[in-house]
Amino acid sequence: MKAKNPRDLLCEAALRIAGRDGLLSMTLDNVAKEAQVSKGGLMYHFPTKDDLIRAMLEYFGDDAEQMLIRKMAEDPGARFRFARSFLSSVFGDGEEDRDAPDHLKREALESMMLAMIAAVANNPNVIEPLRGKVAKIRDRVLSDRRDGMEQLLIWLAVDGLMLWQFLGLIRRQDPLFADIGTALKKKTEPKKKTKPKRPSKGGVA
Amino acid sequence: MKAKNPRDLLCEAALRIAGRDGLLSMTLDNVAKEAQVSKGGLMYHFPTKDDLIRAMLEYFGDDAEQMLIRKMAEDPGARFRFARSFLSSVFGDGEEDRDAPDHLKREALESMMLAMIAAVANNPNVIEPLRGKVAKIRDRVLSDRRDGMEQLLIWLAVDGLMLWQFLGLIRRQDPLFADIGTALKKKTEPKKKTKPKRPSKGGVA
DNA sequence: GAGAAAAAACCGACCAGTTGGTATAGTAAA
DNA sequence: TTTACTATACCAACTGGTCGGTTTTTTCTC
Repeated sequence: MKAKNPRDLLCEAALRIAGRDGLLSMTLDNVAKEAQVSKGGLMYHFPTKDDLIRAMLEYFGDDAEQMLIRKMAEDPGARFRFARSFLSSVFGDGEEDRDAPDHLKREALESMMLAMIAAVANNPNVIEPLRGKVAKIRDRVLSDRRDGMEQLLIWLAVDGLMLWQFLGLIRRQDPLFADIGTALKKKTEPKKKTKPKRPSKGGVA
Repeated sequence: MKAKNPRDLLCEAALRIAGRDGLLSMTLDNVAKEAQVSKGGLMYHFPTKDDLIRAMLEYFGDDAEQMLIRKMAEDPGARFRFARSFLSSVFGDGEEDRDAPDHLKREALESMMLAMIAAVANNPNVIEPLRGKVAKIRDRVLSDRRDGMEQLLIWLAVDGLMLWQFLGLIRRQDPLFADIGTALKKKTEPKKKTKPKRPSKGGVA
């Protein structure tokens, strides 16, 4: 359903190793082994390690981007749309896809972050193309005079959370993880004093 | 002025390499060379690479911790003291040490972050001791019922910024870097308007 | 459709250089 | 004598990468 062609499989294997065994274990031999492919097979698809990493960046980057684009398209709100969509793609929607498996995978951003760290660790130059891309999104977010900076701060906080996760300072299943998501989401809600926590109260539905 | 004993010199050399040449270049040979020490000398102080990394974590961790403690002691305020001190140690105090060199080094947190990333990259287990330490600080911050979560979010945003810096998505000298600092600091100020432009809009919260 | 040819996909032994780490002989000072 | 190194040689394991060969799939021909 998600990935079948060997390139994607290789990218996923590489990321799995990086996350599980540490970035230094993300060697060509290990990646090939993890993907159950011979080293020659790997090298056929990616002549150099940089090529592998570039492919990872693209693969997981597109994943995260697609996710964000979809969320933004779904969002009917006007203000804080970026931040809300961003948060929704990381923490889920709280109700709807609480049990939905992961064709909408919440780890998309997490994966891309790890891919980027792995990339920089191997070769700082390889993310160059991504830099411009991120800068563009960032500028568009900031172009919103009202909430631009506030949304950027939310973005940064999430990225900080991703860093914590990478460092093992927090795990997705920790209650705090969800609490942080809730707190951030609250910032994207229309300015109200009342907390619309539980709508299941009145007869209105 | 700051460090004289060879262990500290070695730690600094290792970090310098990690930052300048990438994590993969942080090899024992390179570190020894950078510190102008023979490899034997390095191995005398740190029998294994993990020992080196543990020392780095301790060295830069203590650095950042000291910095934070001092800032907090200096801060007369009551609310948001942690976040304010934290921000001040990263972005400076805006006026005072704008030209002060760096015996108060603003890169302290940055350095520790890099050390932690390097540590995890080499061996995910090596940060274990730090985990507890961070958790303790985090819990103390969160124990503040009023502003705990808000301060944690500020912390996370700064860490996100550090990650961006590591990834080359932003540089310290970029105007945006300072802007983010300013925006975050504003959140730690005593209750005023979030937006100084619109004077009134009803209740505040 | 059968079968040959060609191209694409893949294997795994091999290579030169590097890695973390060891060993050892010597030196300078406290 | 102990501590704190320098300098160098060395090691097995591993690194990214090459290469000749094999299998599988597609394409072409009849």
